[in-house]
Amino acid sequence: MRPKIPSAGNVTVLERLRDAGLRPTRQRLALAKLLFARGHRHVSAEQLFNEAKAQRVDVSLATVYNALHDFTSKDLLREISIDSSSSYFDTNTGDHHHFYFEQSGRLEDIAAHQVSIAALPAPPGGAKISRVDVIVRLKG
Amino acid sequence: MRPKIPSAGNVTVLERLRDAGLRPTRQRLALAKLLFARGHRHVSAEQLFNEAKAQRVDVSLATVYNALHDFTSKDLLREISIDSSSSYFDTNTGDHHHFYFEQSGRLEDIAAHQVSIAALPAPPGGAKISRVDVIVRLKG
DNA sequence: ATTTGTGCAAATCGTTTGCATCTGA
DNA sequence: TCAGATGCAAACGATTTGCACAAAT
Repeated sequence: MRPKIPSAGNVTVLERLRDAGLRPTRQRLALAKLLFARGHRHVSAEQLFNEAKAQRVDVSLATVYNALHDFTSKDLLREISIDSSSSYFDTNTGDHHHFYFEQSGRLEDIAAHQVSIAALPAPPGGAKISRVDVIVRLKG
Repeated sequence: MRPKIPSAGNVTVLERLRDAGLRPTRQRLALAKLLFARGHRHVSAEQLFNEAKAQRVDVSLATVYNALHDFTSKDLLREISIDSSSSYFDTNTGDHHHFYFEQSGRLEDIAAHQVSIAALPAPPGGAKISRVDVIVRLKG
């Protein structure tokens, strides 16, 4: 059920890192594969660290943090702070919003076109909007 | 420019605590006064702690955290996590949203009626919406 | 060769907790 | 009286940092 050419996924990820101006080191490549191999994901540093360990990818937690921040600064990821206890990194960097399951801490994307904000007051002091986040908090 | 009866503010705050089922102790009263005396505010635990110190109100940081959480659980405050580094507590517990000044970390309220969300997808799994937060992040 | 990452362990920061002591009803 | 609060210092968990070593260009 998996592609027969195991390096196919690598090539894309490798190019993505290069294009972003990030050296494709063994660790970054492995982490990027975990992050971008399949559809969009929301991961914490700890989660990614554990996934890496599970796949016997040798990375330190500090390197996971470094990679996540490097990726974020190059717009390969978006950082989300919903719960003050820890940050999530979202592989979907496009315009979209989130459902947040309060009890489990899980996040789910809401496509931008599914939410329409009909009115917004002008930012005070003529400030520019960097982005608008809509978080729909769910009880269940 | 101030009311002539200095205890007037106290009485209200005292009642507010009592009504919420919280013992109006010296510390809670002092903190509540700092929080609710004038219009709506967004404060961090550290900020409130410093204000208290500045006014020679003797409270420990742990008590500030306790009080903030007690107030939050009784709906006198709302907790906001925007920046993973620390939490803010908002004295406005009604339906409203926020401007967030990324550089300064300051928050400003947006009245609920100034934002209209025209469409929202149904929550997955029939979950109930606990609330919808709109955060408008500002560059400047 | 040089620059850029990486690993590790120690440091930091916000927040929470345990427990002995106080205080409000 | 006595349940509920407080203070303090120690414990915590997430994140960061400093520095010697390793790998990429």
